Amino acid sequence: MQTEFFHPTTSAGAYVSVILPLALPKPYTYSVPEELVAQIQVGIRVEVPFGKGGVGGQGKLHTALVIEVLDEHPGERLPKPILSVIDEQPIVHPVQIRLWQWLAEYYCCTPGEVMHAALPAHLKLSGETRLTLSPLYEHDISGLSDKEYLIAEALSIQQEISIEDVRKILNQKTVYPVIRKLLDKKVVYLKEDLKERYAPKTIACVRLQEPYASHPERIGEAFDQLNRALRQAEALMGYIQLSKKQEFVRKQELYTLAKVDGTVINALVQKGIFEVYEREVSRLSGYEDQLLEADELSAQQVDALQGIRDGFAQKQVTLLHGVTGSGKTRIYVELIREAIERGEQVLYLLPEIALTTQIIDRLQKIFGDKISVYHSRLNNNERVEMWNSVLEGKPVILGARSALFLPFKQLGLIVVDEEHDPSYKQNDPNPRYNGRDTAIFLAGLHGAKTLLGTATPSIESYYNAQSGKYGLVEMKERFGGLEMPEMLVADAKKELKERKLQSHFTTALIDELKAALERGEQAILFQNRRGYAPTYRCASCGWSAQCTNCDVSLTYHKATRNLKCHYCGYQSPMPNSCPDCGNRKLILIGFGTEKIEDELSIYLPHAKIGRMDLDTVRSKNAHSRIINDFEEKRTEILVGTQMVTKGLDFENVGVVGVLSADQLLQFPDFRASERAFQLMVQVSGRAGRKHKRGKVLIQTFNTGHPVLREVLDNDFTTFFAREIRERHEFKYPPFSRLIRITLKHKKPEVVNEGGKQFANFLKAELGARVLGPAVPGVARVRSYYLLDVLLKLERDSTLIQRAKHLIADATHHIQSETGLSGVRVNVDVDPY
DNA sequence: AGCACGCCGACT
DNA sequence: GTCGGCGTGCTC
Repeated sequence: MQTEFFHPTTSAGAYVSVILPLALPKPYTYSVPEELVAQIQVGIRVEVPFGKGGVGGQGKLHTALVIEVLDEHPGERLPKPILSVIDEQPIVHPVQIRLWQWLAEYYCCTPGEVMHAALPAHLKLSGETRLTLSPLYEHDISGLSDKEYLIAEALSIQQEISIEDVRKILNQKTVYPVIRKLLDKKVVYLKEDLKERYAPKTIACVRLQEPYASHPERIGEAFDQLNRALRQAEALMGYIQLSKKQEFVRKQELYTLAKVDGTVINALVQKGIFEVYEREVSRLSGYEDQLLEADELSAQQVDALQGIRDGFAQKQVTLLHGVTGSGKTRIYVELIREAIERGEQVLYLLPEIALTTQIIDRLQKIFGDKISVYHSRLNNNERVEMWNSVLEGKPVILGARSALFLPFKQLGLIVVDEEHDPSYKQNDPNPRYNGRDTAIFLAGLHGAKTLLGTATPSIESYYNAQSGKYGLVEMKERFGGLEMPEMLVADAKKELKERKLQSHFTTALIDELKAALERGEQAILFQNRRGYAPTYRCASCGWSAQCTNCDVSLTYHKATRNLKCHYCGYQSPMPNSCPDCGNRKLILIGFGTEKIEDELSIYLPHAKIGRMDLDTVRSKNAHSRIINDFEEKRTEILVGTQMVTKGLDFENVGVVGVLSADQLLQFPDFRASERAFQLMVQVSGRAGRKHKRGKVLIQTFNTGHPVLREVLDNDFTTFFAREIRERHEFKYPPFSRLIRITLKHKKPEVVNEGGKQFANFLKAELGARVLGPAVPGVARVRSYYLLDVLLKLERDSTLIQRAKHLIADATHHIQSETGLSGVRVNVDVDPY
């Protein structure tokens, strides 16, 4: 027992319990100097010294969040004092802290890891954070205090200094308040971590060239030039009409008004009449266009809306199951508007890649600057601005799952659109949370309602709806009486036998594509694998290129003539001959989007083909460019991965092709059928909008597969009934809960031993509920050998609680074993 | 997550 | 003889 040498001063509120944004198991206690006590509140940030290092080894600077104000400290040891109080007002509400605590417990991670995920980088400054001088600062020293001036001077000499340097320059411990003032005065900026600056959003606009711009009276001369070009004259007329009532004319607006396209505008540019320029628009400041009224509700939508209201009257969550094109967004708009009128905030969640300009524009046109968008491409300054705007009560946030962490005060409704989407689950860094489930919990904390929307409900959600836990509203018809697409299957096996199969394409598919192009329609081809070919193999000895860090074969990318690992990004040049036997005959096995794009041009030499997958959208703005090209019909066939199934509405798509249903169906996972069904139905939904019935063609070697039949019949009910029976029989979710623990180590022996002991420790109490250890499908990633232990638990909260404690115990157990302490343990609750 | 302390291999 | 590898343990 350690004795205290000093009695703690016991004035009220003299200690605080804080969370640091690090993977630490518990909160830490600091003392509060008397002069700061009055400023302390739960939810404000304080500057604390932590760990070794820093000036004089007194601990490195960190930003910590106060989660509790204490009268006494727990006793064993005298706390260090906090250095300063950063905020005047809480930046995190008590509900937020409760959410963090729930997340940490539910998903088996530390509160610090949740804090790290929740707060924008610039709200958690540390000693290493670097400062730069703002370009706007022009050595105007008026209004700067001595200390502020000192920092500004140091920065004009050195360009970049760390907060720790500031501490040295000022020769004082507390520097955050000074830095905060400098930030507020926009004298300094926080340096962005390598990440490129978010490109300002621009829109293409049209204006007149000289002399017409300054001499509108001479516009007649321009019209004279166009007496034989009717379309161009119309475009000019349209421009004049638009420019009368607005400051600038968007190219897009002109297209719609004058019913012209890019070629007409280009001709006018050539003739020296028009000029096209990019106009920057701010994302955060007010919306500049006129707001639009939403369309009339259809009878079906009116009913659904009423159904949702009724559902909400009794239940906290309602599932809206509406076929693609039934107009779910229109219903969200109505509910959002009602919530705003009640003075509540609304969170509209979408999977990251479904956050396309299409949906953003649509909602901005209706809600104007009442809505803000929060997604991964914002830079840190923009994230902080958004954080503050939510604190100030911004009514509507449209965002990806990380938007759940924004400091909502009065949340009245959360819409989880595309509820079934697997990317709601965060898989890699902790917290490994599911955005949909977290949304439901968060709504509960606020007493708010959650609306889950989708055309293809997840098995879990539909089960909850059927069993009465959630309300259920269905919309079975497309909006405006549009017919569901015609679903066809192309029998690849039969064509192969009859020697009609052309590479990866059935004649049926090629014929449909040709016909569509002849009709002036567009097509989308879905292939759930990127790259050129997943394997590259020696024809004589069977050698294939493997990643040096991961246990997977390298994918050949033709564009770069490279072999690439899709797990770690490792790249190597393509060998000319087999490194094992020297044989020069190396063959490509399988196919990805790149190969489809490539080979399609052989069978359809005149088609304009585009490709959308991770490789083509990675570079800045590429995503919107590809979508734009397709919208503007600069491409006729779009080949893509899952990306093409999300958030896109095109009006002219006559044919959708699924290149290999088998690849989807053969996935070795209990969710394979569910995923396959969802993907195929979602991609089908891209077919045939506006006026025309579309066609969907699914290629397969196994036409008899039950899931395929259900997709073709668009029969969710049968699919669900069959799937839920299987889940029940094999005790999979929703009839059980899964926790997957992954052990990692650089040496296979070590991870094997760790896995054995870990599983045995759990088996002692949980018995047959513990499965494994088993080598996962990809046995090695980034030079770490992996081993999985899976827990399949009955839906009993006491048992689950117990299991989570046991996992923590087992982790300590193996890590206290000599030689095993280097084993990394990842826990994934409800893995997807 | 950092960072220091500490114990074993290839360099002046 | 030392520099440095990363295994281990701690941070109010």
